[in-house]
Amino acid sequence: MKRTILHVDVNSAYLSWEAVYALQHGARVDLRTIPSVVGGDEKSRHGIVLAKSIPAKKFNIKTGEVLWSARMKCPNLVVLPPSYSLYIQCSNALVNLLKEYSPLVERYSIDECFMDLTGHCRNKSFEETAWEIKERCREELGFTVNVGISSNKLLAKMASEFEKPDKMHTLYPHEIPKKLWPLPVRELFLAGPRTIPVLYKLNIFTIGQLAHASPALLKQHLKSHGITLWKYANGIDNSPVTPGERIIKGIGNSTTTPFDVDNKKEAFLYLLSLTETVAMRLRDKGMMARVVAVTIRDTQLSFFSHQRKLAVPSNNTDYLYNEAKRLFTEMWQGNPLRHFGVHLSELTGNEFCQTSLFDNDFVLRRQSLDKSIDTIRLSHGSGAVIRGAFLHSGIPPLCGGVHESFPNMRSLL
DNA sequence: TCTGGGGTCCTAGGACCC
DNA sequence: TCTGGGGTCCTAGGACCC
Repeated sequence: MKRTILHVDVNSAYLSWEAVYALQHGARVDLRTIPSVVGGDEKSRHGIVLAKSIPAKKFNIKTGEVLWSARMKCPNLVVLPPSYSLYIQCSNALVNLLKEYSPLVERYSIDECFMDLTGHCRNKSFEETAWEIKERCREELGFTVNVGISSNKLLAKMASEFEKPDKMHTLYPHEIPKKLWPLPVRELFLAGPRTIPVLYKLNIFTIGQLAHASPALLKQHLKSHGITLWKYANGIDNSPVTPGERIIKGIGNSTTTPFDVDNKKEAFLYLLSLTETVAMRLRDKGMMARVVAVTIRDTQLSFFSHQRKLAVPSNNTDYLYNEAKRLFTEMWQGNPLRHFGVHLSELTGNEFCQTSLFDNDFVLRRQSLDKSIDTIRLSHGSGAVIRGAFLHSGIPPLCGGVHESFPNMRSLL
């Protein structure tokens, strides 16, 4: 059946939301009209550009760029720290507005939604509805969006990338040769920095050239990814719009340390700090994890990871932390480190832990300790209970973590 | 001057089994 | 002085997204 899919993308999301908030609180200047960025804290080595205004873009400032480099390009650059709870509120407001038009709204990321409008346009054309959504975002919510319209998610998403900001674009299948094929191939969804040089070597520079390339040749050079890209270049995508909470596959927390870590004691504190957060999130979801992974990054920025499947799934902080310590010790060669991560996967429900299989004193006591700590942190703030080891260590007792309702993201359609 | 943090999926190679 | 081959599980690392 022919579908009508919209992709709604907030223009310069974090920056727009900061601008709206500032204006609502008495600011005279609209941050969107001056060179400005949202960026992390440079002193703690988190200093990269997370979002930029359109005037900042004119200075060739790029998302992901380090802040000192952005400042070189534009000495008067205004830099704001991120405020994620504000972004979540703005994101929710957008989702709620979209749900007035169709129940089939999928939050793809904090600032992007897909919606299936098929059969949900009362007395209006799809374009009129899309236009109305765009206008209402600007007028009622205060920030602008781009809306892409087509018959599948891929094409709708490509359409919303066309001219910005505050624009609506269609990219129906019959418009592919004219609107999609002339674009540089690097603008295609999933054509990333590793794939592009491979395509260039095959003399593929536009999406049209990719669309007309041999799928067998692409598969030979890019494996299954080559076939996916060929389909996308031809506008082929049947993925459904999936509303509601996503089934989570794994959760992890990681952090870049403000200083290089060269000893086991500090490394263990970071692992504990990260495990505290990630285990708390796991318990909050009522889940257990079967696999623990530790990742580290050294000062040369090389990544290393080590993981192990547990004999029995767990959500106990101490148990998971002990495994993380073992994994770290087995992996670490002694080189100075600047980044740590703890990741849990193969998640299952925690119904099992109630059964007699785990019904021994030791396990039960540890579980009830976790539960008490979670309860206190919930009612008195996350800093209400911290481990003594962190005192005077200079290391935060709870590292990383996402807001309760931070939307999960996907990397595929 | 120096590169975040949250995810998902894919692939290759080794271990192991029959 | 011979060592097949298919299947599954596990791990490390890579690629991509916002």
